[in-house]
Amino acid sequence: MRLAVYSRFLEQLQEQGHGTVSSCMIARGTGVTPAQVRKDLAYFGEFGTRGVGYDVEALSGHLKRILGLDRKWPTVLVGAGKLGSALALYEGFLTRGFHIVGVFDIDPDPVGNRFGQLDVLPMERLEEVIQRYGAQIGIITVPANAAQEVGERLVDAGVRAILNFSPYVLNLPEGIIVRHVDFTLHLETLTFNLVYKKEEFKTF
Amino acid sequence: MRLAVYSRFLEQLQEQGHGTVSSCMIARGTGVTPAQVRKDLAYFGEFGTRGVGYDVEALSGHLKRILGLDRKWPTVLVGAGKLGSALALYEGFLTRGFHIVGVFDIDPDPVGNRFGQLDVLPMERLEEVIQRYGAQIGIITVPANAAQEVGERLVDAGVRAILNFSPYVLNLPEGIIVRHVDFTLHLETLTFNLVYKKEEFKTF
DNA sequence: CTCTGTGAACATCTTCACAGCT
DNA sequence: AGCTGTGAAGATGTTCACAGAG
Repeated sequence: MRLAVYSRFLEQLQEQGHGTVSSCMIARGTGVTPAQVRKDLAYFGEFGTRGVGYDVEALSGHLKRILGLDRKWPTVLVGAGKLGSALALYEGFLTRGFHIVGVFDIDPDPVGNRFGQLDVLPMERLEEVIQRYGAQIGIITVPANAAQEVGERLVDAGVRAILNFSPYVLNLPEGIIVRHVDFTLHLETLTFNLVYKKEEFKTF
Repeated sequence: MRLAVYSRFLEQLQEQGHGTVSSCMIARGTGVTPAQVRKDLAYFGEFGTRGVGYDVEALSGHLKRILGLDRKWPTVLVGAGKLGSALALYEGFLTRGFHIVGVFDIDPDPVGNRFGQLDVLPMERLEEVIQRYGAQIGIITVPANAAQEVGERLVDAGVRAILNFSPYVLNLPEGIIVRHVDFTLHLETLTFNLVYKKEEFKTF
């Protein structure tokens, strides 16, 4: 996760024309400690030069290769509701190499709608599209009760990594990489911290 | 975070009419180990009975109180774009006690649009609404370049916890609780794992 | 016999502090 | 002097394994 944050920060620096950067600067810009930054980067090789710092462009390139962002990732999105459409139209994905090659929905209502350059396709065509584009990444934005079935179909069709926005904990085979993004869960960590802030637990 | 996951799982069990539940069941349903579940719960008190398990209803209540979900949380949302509107209309927030009391946008275009029962309000009224409802939670769904300013205004007006969906690392005073939800960052951890899966690092 | 609660062992993550390069 | 890379120390998080309650 931190590598991805560094990567984005480096891109910012590149745009601003910085030539080199120190671990302290990266630390301040990303909210971690300088030692942490150095440890993280050193784990993958010696990218810096002592006494000077890191070359912004070189380091940015290294990070992108490490994160797998030096290639295009065909991605499918299932669930064309409000959230699905927001994600399908989000330019941030494209600029980082994530190409949405298909948006799917069971509900025939949004099918046929155009999201940017994409049609919403019926679920029947899911497997076909995944295989045609070799999509390894799937994004799930369907309601909780449909999430497990969608996850299984994605995996069976060849998807190996899933970003799950539904409020349901997916149960998928070992080896499939799943990240669960659940908004209410995040809000609940906020309220937890608000409640325990002034009380006995100073840890939080 | 895990507490929030347990809490939701417990609610599912309650709906299905289960009377008691063991740490093993919770573990299977939430993707953690049984020992972890017990440690987590025991940290806040002795909620179970040995040889039997946990009373579903009692434990669910305890978790909600621990997470601060036994009260209503007035919440403001800034940024009425695609994502903002998806979140404003998300019923999942309401059922867990998060009441969105105001949706705001600089762009006069969506101002006046109705999101469910809510009007989109101009930014000028931000402070007024926060203070009127005593909102302590803010959700940011504005572009990166506006995020920092919005964050500062929220904090100045009394907000103490922020859920940030913009691709920008907020820099706010100590004591303000910030959770950063960045979709591309999550996707990048997926690609990182995809790339390093078959290679030298067996850790991932 | 089942299942919780928990100290002790283990593993992982983070910070410190300094050697070594520029 | 300035800054990286890194072993050692410290902190935190997780699992084990078993005592004890029902």
